[in-house]
Amino acid sequence: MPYSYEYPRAALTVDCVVFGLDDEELKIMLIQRGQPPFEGSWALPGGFVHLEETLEEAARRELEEETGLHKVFLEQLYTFGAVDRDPRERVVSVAYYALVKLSDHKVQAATDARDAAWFGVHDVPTLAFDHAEILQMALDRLRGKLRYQPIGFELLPKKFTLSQLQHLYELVLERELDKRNFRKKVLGMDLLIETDEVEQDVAHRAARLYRFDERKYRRLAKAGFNFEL
Amino acid sequence: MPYSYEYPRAALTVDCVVFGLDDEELKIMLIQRGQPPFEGSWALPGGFVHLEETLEEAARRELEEETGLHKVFLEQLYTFGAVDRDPRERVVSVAYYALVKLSDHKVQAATDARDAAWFGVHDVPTLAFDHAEILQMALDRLRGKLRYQPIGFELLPKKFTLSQLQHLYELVLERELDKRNFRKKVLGMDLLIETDEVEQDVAHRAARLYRFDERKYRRLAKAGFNFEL
DNA sequence: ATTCTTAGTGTTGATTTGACACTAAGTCAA
DNA sequence: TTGACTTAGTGTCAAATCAACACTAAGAAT
Repeated sequence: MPYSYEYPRAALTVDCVVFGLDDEELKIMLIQRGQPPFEGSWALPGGFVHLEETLEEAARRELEEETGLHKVFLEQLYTFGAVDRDPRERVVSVAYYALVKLSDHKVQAATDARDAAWFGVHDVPTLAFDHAEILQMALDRLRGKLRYQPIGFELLPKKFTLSQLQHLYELVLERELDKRNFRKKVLGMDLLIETDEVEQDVAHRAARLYRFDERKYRRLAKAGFNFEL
Repeated sequence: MPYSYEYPRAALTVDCVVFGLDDEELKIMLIQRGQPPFEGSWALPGGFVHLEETLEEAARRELEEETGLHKVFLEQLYTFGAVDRDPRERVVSVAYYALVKLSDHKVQAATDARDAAWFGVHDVPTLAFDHAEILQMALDRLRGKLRYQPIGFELLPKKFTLSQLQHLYELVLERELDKRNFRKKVLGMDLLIETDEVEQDVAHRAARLYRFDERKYRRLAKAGFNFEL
């Protein structure tokens, strides 16, 4: 036991709530634990923070290691420090939430990990530790954030239709939105670039594809703009 | 060195940004460091997390020990984990922000601590560690939160005038508000109880005193209400 | 050619917002 | 005791925003 300190120290971990958007549902990625405690239970991907990496770096590393995901949208959520949240010893966990374009990553999640899987947010099994609480908070945060920041694009492919975008908002916010009002508002923000492409292989009129103008968004966000939907 | 671990561990601390409302300014409490590193510098109150206390308990304990403040509004802000934020070793700090009724606590801060003092948020000295960054984030958060949650009452005495409340909003949001519109909106939320008292010892017409209806707020907040100002 | 499905598009009434100025009450000083 | 001073307290209107609402257009499938 080579690392000694004058006072006892909590272990420090990161946990990630990874959201992805299926055609039909908002999903989160879970991994099945291979060791005790909670062996066999599903849990959020995560692990110990190394001394030479920041918290966010730790979260990204664990995400890559355990789920193959990388270059995703990632933001700190909350830090969980209940004394007994881990039965072994004191563990404080900094939780992050991630938004991934499922369309890009579908393959990996399927091949990579026999112990990683996507679950619909309304169909999540019992989770290890206090991960249910973390998940709940992540959902609340995602909903809150979506209302006033154009964060939803992170869940869609680079090019998407307005209907997809609306569908995403409806899934996350759990209420129906009026198509015309939604389009009016979202186009009015002036952050979408109309491409000259339309969706392919659909059995009906094909919708126009749009891109999110991330540069413009960054500029305006820095200037303290508001993007309430 | 009695505490040994298989892998190296970061030290875990809490830091608190304590806001108080002077008649003229929004203030924060700082303490002057007595030891290196940054000896003599001003810093946010804070300290190490003990193993048998939650993060919030640690924050409250440190607050009480270092500044004499207790039973204040306290909420987690963000966790700071840059690798070099402390020159000695890896230290991860969970930051909280607190809102205190300066009117209640003025005495204590004056007597208690020769090394604790209030500074106007626009007149803060150079801070130790990354505390300037923490402060900035706390300010942003306070501003953001004030817009859609009736959190400002935590900075005022139990009974206050509408002008005081407006003044507080103006100080925090850093813009002037229209008196009539402000009163309309704030009374319209229906969270203020008109008392039968008026302010005392003022050299002009005395204003009515109001109380914040915390019970009602809690009920409505739980029901998912919105209190955008 | 007909049917089916989703894309795409404007108007209107209701509500909310923001700008704006005067009277009321009380203290103070001459 | 009166007049001056200071802050409390109050309503209207025009502009902007929001929410409700239904039809035509395009393309695929039969």
